[in-house]
Amino acid sequence: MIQKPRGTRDFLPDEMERRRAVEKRMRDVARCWGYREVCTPEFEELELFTARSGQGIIEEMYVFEDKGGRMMALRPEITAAVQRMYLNEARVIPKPLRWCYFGDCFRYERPQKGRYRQFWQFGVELIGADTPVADAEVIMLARDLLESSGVSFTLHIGHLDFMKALLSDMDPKEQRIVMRYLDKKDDAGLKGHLAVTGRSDLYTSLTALLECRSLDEVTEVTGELPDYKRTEETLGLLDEMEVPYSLDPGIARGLDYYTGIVFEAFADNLGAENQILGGGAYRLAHLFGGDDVPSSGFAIGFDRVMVSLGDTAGEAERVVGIVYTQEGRTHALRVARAFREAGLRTETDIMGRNIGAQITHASKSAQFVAIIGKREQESGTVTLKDLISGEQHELDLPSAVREVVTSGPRG
RNA sequence: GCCAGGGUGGGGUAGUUGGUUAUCCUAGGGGACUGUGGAUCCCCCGACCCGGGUUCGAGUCUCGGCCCUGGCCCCA
Repeated sequence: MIQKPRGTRDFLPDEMERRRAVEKRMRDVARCWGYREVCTPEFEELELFTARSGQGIIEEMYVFEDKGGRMMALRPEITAAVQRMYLNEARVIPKPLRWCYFGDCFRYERPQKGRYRQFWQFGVELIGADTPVADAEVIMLARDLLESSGVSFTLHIGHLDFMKALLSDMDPKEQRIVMRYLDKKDDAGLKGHLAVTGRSDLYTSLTALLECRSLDEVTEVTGELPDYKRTEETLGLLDEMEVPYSLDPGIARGLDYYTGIVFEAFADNLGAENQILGGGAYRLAHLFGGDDVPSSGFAIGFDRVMVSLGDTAGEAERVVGIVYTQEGRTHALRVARAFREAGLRTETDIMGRNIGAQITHASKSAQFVAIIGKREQESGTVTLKDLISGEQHELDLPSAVREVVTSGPRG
């Protein structure tokens, strides 16, 4: 039998409904912040992602040649595509642009809990704003989005300047290597690397930096920071708005296009794959041949959020089963239509079963059955049976619909 | 790519030192049953992940692969 590809998943209706419910809450939050949804292709020219996505992501991309000989890639993330879209379509729209997206991405990785080869990201991009309030807005939105989903998380905020201030006399490539060690909190690796490259003098200050939990502590280690006032203002705004976060100078981020403030969120109840959000301020457009535009944004690992939430059932949907005899069929179909027009999920028998078997079947998913036979057809009524209490009575159609609608969702 | 632990009907399981037709529950289908059968009774469907090896005989032992779970790595 053919199996699904490794690292992919099938979603049955129950799970799909849970996912859609969380997705909807996130969309609503983004909308309330003024972030409107966009959509970009699932595959792009390979070059879009090789420009600056970071070596790790390039190695795990799904790459293919199309029939015209073009090198293409399934998108491993969406930010680069949104920036391309901005340059192609939206340069003249008044800034700032507030966009959000929800889509699947592909990375060829070893699957494990919370890590799949096809996975979904909910993300936002704020394009064309370069202010402390913009940085704060994106982080506040990140907080609201995660809270709306119901996950329990902690938010860490850093700034690439913290590390760069100490590494300013290194070339950028070397900086990245050292920052990677710091990001991983690989103390032994860091020490070894600094020794090999003859920069052991930096070890004390770098490890001290990782211990810092406030901006003042950071500047004691790094000295003057170019963005100090701005960072202070951003963090001040977050404090005033009571956003819970911890300052973490050790954040370097895996993608190479970040330029300023960076942040990550971790689910409290996940194991190795517990990062559920990552983002920051970045500049990417110049790499694609456009005018540069300051931007910031983040992506939420939607599947990890769902893993973190677990199997907690959403609200049970109200379902009505229409149960009928042959003599009542026409009336039954009209009754079904009335329930559907009221927005209720309504299922009728299509198996030619008798009344009892129909009730048996309906009871597996429905809370109510409307029983329609010769008698109801002739009188134009509905016998409504509450499958939970077992009570039933005969009503006119509008009353029956009203009774189900006002019953509220239940088990 | 590396390490560890796993894989028995759709789901959950039993399977002794290798030994009949692989256990049980549940789900699914059919029938009895034509206005309450959410029931009951009967019947059916359906599995040892794949491929080598050892053996008279493999679900069981062994090797390789695939897949799952967790960890490394990387990242969302």
